[in-house]
Amino acid sequence: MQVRTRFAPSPTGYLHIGGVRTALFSWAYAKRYGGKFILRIEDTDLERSNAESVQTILGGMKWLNLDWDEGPFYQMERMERYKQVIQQLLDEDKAYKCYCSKDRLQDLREKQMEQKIKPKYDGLCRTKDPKDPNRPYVIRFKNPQEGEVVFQDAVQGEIRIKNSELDDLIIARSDGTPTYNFTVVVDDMDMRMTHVIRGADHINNTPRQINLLRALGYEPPVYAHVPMILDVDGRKLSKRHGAASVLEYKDEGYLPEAVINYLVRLGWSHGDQEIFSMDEIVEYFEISRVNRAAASLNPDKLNWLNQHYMKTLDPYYVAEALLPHLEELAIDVKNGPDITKVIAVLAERSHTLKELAEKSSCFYKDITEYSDKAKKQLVAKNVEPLAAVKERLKSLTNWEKESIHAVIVQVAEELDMKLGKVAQPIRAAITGDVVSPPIDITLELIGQKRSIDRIEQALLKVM
RNA sequence: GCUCCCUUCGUCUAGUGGCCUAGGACGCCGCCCUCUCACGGCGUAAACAGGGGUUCGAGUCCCCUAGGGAGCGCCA
Repeated sequence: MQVRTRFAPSPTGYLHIGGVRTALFSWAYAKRYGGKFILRIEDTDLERSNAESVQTILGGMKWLNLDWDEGPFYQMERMERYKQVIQQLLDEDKAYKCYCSKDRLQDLREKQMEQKIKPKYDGLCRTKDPKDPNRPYVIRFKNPQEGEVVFQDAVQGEIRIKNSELDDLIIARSDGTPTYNFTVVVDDMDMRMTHVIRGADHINNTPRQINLLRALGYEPPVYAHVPMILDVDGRKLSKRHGAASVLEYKDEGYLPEAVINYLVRLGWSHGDQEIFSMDEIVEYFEISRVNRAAASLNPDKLNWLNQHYMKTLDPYYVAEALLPHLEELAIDVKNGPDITKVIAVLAERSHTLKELAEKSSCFYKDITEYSDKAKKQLVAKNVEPLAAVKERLKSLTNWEKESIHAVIVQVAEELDMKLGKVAQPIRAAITGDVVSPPIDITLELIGQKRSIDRIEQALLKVM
């Protein structure tokens, strides 16, 4: 039987990092076994669902290259089908109309809480005929009252819950629209899901979904509940502590490869391997190797991975991802060296594309101000080396880092200065700061005329 | 409150009864490299939540306690 997994977000906000990891695991599992990965939008909550969220979700998935084989299916388009199944359950006496008011339900809940018992619907309408059939009603599923539901969770192991813990859940609201636990069951059945991989927050829903599925004559799929992701402080993920929309990671300058690699190692491992390409994820992913415990986010590790990918991925590809960040800073790469050469020297000095873009500024834009540390280099005692280097650079006929390096070494020797003492003032002059890639490479990339102009500009400033 | 789930270095994890003197990675600290910053290399510190069992032997199995999380909606 072909493996079929799905990702079923509700479009009520951004696509958050926990959802992405769930999607990644589902995707990887399907690919691993040559199956299909289905995208389904659970938009039955009219109040909170919106089209913008749908776009955010699709955009996030595409950015991460989590391609789906079928869908996106929208639950709102399947209303007729849900109504049909609800009628079927009603006809088979597996569901019933419940006329209890929200007030009564509320009172019931409060009383049960007071008695320190788990709040549940008491089943009043399950047996009683309605006094007034014209009143609004919801439809409830007749959950079995005896026995227990046992299932083998692919990551959590055996889970068993007594039916006495469950109540008759509402499958249709008083306006006739179906509810989540019901639509999920119908969809997973109709879409022939073989593996339901989802967040651990759904564990408690699973037994009632299994009961529903069986009432419809289907055997449940394999369930795999992946642990939650916690924020840096080990607390529940919230909008406050970063980690909101995945697209925010894009905006912050993270490559999709890094985000995917980071996420796949959160709760899953393959021996001691840390770096995984998409292909390797597909090759090695095993749901049975997913951890049971929740994991906290570690931004340092994400940064490390991002740097790794900026360093190792094709520079032309990195350049493309870098472009928006350069534009953000009004940096035009036509005003300077080949951007891939700049990436080659700055990737290992940056954690994000945003940072890389900021550092590349001196290769494309004029120096308009100097950092405090740079100013300390641009002082009277450094006029001599600065001027000496400038003169020699002027007469250089081959502008390459080797010859540039030779010039600086020569000046240092002649002035009996350490190399660093000569390099730092130059660095300050040509970059406006005291930190940059090696001075010879930096000069080469900035270019002969521009470098000389900048040294002159700096000299004028000193004198 | 009730039900369910979880618990190895700061963090992500390896570990499936003897291979564990508990391994790797990020981070931290130190050393080397070095014109700055990095990268890279080498190295140090750093964990089995606690208590009972089972067993010749427990990080690994069972129980209890503690701590954490989730669910208990006419939300998904």
